[in-house]
Amino acid sequence: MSLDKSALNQTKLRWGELDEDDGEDLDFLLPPKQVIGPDENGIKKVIEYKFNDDGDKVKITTTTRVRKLAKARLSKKAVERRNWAKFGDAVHEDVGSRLTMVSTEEILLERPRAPGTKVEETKLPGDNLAQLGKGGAVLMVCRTCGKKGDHWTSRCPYKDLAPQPEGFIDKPAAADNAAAAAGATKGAYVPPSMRAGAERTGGSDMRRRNEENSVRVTNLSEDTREPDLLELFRTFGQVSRVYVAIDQKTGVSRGFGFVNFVNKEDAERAINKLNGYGYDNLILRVEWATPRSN
DNA sequence: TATGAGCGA
Repeated sequence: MSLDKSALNQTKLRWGELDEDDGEDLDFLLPPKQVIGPDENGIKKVIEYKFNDDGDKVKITTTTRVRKLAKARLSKKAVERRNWAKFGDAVHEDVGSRLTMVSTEEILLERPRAPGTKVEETKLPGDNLAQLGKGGAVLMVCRTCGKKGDHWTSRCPYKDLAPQPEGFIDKPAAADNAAAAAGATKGAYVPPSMRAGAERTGGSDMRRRNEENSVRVTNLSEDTREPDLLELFRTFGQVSRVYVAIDQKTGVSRGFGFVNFVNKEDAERAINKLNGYGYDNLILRVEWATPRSN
């Protein structure tokens, strides 16, 4: 929009209607802007001069109160989230004590070494250490449950019930209380089954919960990896292991894998929900796995 | 196409 300047000058100048960029900016005629404060009370004054709509020079004093400290400003939603009930390991935390926590959940992604790589085996002459184990099944003592000659520690059916690392930062205080109540000396080991909240089952009939509840997933796309499977299955319950079969030569997925659940019911729900589920343009097949032979 | 690697006291 362009104004007829001569007409404008005949009446009063209407500065406010002038375009900023047409070179008619007369602000340089005005005294500079002044800022006073903020003082110790957080009061800040800004004095500036402007032309008003009628072309008169006016002084504008703005008084504001500023925050003394730049305190984090929470959005309404963030405030709302702070009121949510804590869940998981965080239920033992005081309200508002910590906003985030590291998950203590441990999930095994089976990838001992990159597919296609070989272990360098350097055998020293006269090294007969391997022979020592021959015919000596007694050497095979599970470090978790103590059973001899049945399985190695890593295959222990009670592996999931193994002690948590001592002094763990997120260990609920309840465990310590239970130890004290049981008359144990301070710092003494409390078996998981004896800790507060552990379900009491008949001693000999502990619930097996490791290699069981194995679910086979077939018709996976080539680029589905273990983390993808974990993401897909963890919504049904605690997953203890995820495995995707990889061709050792080519390194590509063989299109099937396994997911182990801690709880059988969760595995069952996953099978019901995910069998026939479309994933990466393929229809998944999800069913119970037959135990691996070994 | 189709039921898993690896390590030992």
